[in-house]
Amino acid sequence: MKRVLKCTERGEIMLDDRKKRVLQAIVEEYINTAEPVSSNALTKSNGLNYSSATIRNEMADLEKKGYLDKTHTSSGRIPSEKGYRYYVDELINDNDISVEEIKYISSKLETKVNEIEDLTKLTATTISEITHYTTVSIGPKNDEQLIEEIKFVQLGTRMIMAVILTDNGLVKETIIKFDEDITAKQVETVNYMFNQKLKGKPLETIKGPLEEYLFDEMQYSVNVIKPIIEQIKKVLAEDEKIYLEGANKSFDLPEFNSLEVAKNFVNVLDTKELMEDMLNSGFAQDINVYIGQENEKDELKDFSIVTFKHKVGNKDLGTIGIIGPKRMDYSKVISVMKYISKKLNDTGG
Amino acid sequence: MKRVLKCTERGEIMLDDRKKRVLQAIVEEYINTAEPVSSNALTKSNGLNYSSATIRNEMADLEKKGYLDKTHTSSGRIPSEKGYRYYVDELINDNDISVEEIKYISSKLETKVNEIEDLTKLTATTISEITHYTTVSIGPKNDEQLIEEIKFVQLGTRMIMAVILTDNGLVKETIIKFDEDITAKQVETVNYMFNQKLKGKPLETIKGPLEEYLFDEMQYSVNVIKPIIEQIKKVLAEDEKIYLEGANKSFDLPEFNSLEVAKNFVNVLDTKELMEDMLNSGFAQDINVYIGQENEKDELKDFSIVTFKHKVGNKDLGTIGIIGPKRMDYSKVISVMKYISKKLNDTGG
DNA sequence: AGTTAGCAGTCAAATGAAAAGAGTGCTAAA
DNA sequence: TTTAGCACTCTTTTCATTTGACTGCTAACT
Repeated sequence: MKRVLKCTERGEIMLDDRKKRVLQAIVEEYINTAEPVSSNALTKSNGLNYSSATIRNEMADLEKKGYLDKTHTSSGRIPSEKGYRYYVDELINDNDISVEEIKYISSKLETKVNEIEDLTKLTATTISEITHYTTVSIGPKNDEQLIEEIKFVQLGTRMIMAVILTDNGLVKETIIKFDEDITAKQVETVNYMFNQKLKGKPLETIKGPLEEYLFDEMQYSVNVIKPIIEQIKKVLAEDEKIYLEGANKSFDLPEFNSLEVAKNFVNVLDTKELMEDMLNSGFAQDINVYIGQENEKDELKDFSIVTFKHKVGNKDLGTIGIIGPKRMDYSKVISVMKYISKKLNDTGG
Repeated sequence: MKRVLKCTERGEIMLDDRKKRVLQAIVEEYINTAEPVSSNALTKSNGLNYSSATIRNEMADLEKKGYLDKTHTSSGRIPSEKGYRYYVDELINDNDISVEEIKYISSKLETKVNEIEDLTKLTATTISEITHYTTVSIGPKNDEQLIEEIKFVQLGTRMIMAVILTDNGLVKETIIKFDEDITAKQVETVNYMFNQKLKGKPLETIKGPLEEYLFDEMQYSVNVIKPIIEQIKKVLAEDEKIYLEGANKSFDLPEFNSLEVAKNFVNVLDTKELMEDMLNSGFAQDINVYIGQENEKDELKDFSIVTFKHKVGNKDLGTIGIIGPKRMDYSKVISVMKYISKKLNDTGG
């Protein structure tokens, strides 16, 4: 994944204070209205007590420096991607969250859930409800987890269920069907065998050549072991389930009046591969922001994505991504994520 | 759900043979091109060797009878909903399936799956791939099923997993967490107890007042039984998962160039309630067609929906729905569904 | 030096008139 | 019963014009 550098890391010339205020005002105004911002519109706003001509000069400067764009010669300004990046890195208010929102988040997070994935889903739903953006979420990456226990349960005469429990509480189960009857004795042997060999090992061990671990037993009862290994491998290799929340919300945004954008959006959400890439990017921080062309995939060039590694302590509980227009309310999104992250770690999940 | 009557059941005046051919040609041409069909366009087509003027007269008649519409005074004709209905009931070719398609379906259905829901999902995917429409699918309704076995498996010290197996092979599992340690003895007791009381009962028994069945034991160890009952009830009461396939395919159709339609479509797919209604309608036949306003919900008035009760023998395996424009290729859709249905029942699933 | 008023210049979006094109309905003849 | 022919209707496209919102620049002001 492309490493996104902070402005300061890129050695940008610092903007003076008034320029910062102008840039911030333009970004925020544009986030609110989705219309190019004119010099006149800014004269009234937050503490910018200058005439439109002065603002115009500042805007011309900011444009020359690459922070602003024009849609045509005589239009107002819109933030460039560099402008958004500067805003996110330097000007953002990461405590942009109201008392009502805090209450709402608290009440949602009090819901009792029994499985990790449900917690991630619940968090994603909450974020979507508060920010009104579309969220996607995925469970924890299973490669890093350790196998705590494997249980085999006989169901009927020709079916067993394998349940794998990992150290961070993930439970994975799958069903294995056989062509002949299975005895309780066989299930017990299998149970013993797998736990003996695999307990404490990382989950990805199973993806590798298990024969090393189970060679002797393979010989012993190949027609029982083989289907089990195959099925477990298959389940672990399977794509993670991706949960989507609030896809329709995006369609109320003005940028989705462009059919091309709308189509692109549906396409992205419908392409698992893209979603996975999106969620698996950004290992550096817990919250990562990708603006427009900062996204690796061309299909995402019109969107901004904020990913949020959902963890309690050091336990990875999954990743949540927000996808929206570049004109996303970064302050709100990041504030909500930070608050939830803090909340989860305070209460211990 | 609204009962959709066949034309003949409604006592329609029969159309003479040439009118049928004209109507069929118009419907099929419109399904292909999405453009209003002119009298001229039909003169060349399948066996209609009449001048455009003759066709025009027939078209005027069909319009007067309500089978055709015009978009404006001097436009070609498009089928009305009544026209589509007549086509579906009387003119359809339900063997509109090529050798390649048969091969493709066969190869897909040979994939080994271990769970019912996976088979339904696989079938839905296959249908979507062949017809290029969006499909939604849902697992079997669980109320009618009988409990074959309930297993409780201890995971760690404070967690057990309950696995419910039903007579038609559905497996439902859920995790229960406790605030105190659980002993193997307790799990065994619970196992015995639940099976004793619930084996052979319909699954919906669990949704009712279980206390009747388990009263004595409730007293015996309320802090073990209660969370179990609560969690199992919760899982069974949960909405069924709905799987969506090929949402992006619809966006290539010309009717989705209208933002209103596109938005409506995303809205429908994003609203679980609507999807469930859609899939749970139509108990009369295995294949049900709802055209435009025949759909109960207003949101679906611009779409046609074909639902397909997926079963082997009498076992309900779930329902698959196709959602597309009213100008849907009904022949292809219904042919594919019929073929798959036959195939599944021949091979026994 | 920094700020502001004023005005010319630019471009998108809205408006409107005109022409082109596709199809129908009707009539009269075959 | 079928068909050729023509007038009529309505959409779509095109082009020119107007309107209005901004900016950039210059010159004056603090």
